Amino acid sequence: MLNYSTSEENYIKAIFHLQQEDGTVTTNELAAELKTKPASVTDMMKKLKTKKLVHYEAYHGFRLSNEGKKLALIIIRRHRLWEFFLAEKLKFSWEEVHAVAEDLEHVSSKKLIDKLDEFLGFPRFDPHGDPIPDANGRIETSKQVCLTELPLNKTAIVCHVSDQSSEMLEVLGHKNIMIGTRLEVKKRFDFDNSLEIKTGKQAATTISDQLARNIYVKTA
Amino acid sequence: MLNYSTSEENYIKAIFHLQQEDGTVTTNELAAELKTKPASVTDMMKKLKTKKLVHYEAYHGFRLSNEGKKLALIIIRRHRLWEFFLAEKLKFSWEEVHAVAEDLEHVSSKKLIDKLDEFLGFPRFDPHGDPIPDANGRIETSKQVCLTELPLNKTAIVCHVSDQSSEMLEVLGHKNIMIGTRLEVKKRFDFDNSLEIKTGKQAATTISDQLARNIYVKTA
DNA sequence: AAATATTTTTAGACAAACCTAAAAAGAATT
DNA sequence: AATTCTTTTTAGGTTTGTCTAAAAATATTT
Repeated sequence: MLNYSTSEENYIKAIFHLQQEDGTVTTNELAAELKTKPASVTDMMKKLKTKKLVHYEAYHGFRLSNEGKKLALIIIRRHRLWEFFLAEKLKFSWEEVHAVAEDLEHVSSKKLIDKLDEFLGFPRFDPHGDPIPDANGRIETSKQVCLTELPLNKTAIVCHVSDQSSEMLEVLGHKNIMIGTRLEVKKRFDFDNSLEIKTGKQAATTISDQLARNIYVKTA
Repeated sequence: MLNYSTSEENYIKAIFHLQQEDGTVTTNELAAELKTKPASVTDMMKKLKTKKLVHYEAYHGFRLSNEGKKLALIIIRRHRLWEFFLAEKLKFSWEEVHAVAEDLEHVSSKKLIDKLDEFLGFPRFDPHGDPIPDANGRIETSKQVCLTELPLNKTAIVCHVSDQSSEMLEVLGHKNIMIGTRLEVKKRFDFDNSLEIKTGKQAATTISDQLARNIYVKTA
């Protein structure tokens, strides 16, 4: 794997994110995303094409090649591992981690990132709930979200509880909810944001907003 | 404090190191240090002069201004804290830390570095024994060296023992050597690299090479 | 399908950081 | 003190990544 400039890496990352939704990405879209001008985007696309990181025909948009996708996943891996480090070890708040990780992600030592991963205990999600690609570039397809944000009737699996107090564990135990439990939100009551939950074949239970805020799930 | 480019930071750091010995630094010296050409150095010196980081008159060498020194200490702080992190937390070897820290040192968030410092327990020396400037830019004047490298008859203070085994502590206890002990090396025997040590008013003792390798001191 | 509007690309400039080759300044030698 | 040698600076050029303004291609509207 060759070495790429900070600028090239930022383009690759932005294309990756945009093409998740769009499939193919346009010059104006990318210019807006990167806060640069369309002319600059065209220049860069020509370069990334000669480096075989994107497929690109003039006037017809672009998308990442397989090489480009691999690179994008490496950069996203670096970014999310640093975010995890900042939040978990340095006690940065949730909102602060992104900006600093934007700089750290361009330090390109593979060994650094793999050792950092190990040091952190191979975390699977960053502090925003986004999945972290592994050393081979494999990434989980679903984002980890708070139970309060899970759409109705969408099956999901509990993967994290942020408050481990015995009081909390008591309620969870009573309701038969634990890491790995498969569940769906059947109803959301606007009055107090409480949720009606269905787990497996059991009868439905109601969960308070306060409890739901501490439960994180990923869609199956 | 403004923001400086990676290149500017590398020049500032190099001038700092060179002027430790020389007082004032010449164009050729700096070009050699940075593996660049003299003409490039002149270009950069003009720029750093307008930014008031160096004192510079054409044909008469240069040295850092107070602003420049402050910046140099910030960069050195970042570098050495990252080196410590890499060695201590990520288990990089001694020889590997420098190259990676060369990249990490240019990430300029002050908050990042101060939180990293705290996370690491405010270490005072990097893995090579060089002192780490504190958050205010204050730095110890002496380098930490292995007892095997201490010049004869130079008073030094024990500040670290790398092997904490009970066997090791037994010898040290018996010889009345502990953290903070003031000592001098009186003689070095070439045959087995053993050392004759004088501590305070006590009679001299002899220390094996094996023991000396685990004792680190700084000159008072 | 022709006219108009939008998007994208080209053409030409600029700043940062580097380079080579030539000129100028300073140091060393006779 | 004049000459030679070395160091440093200037002058002009390159690459990377950006920009503006104009031209070309595509899309949309009538």
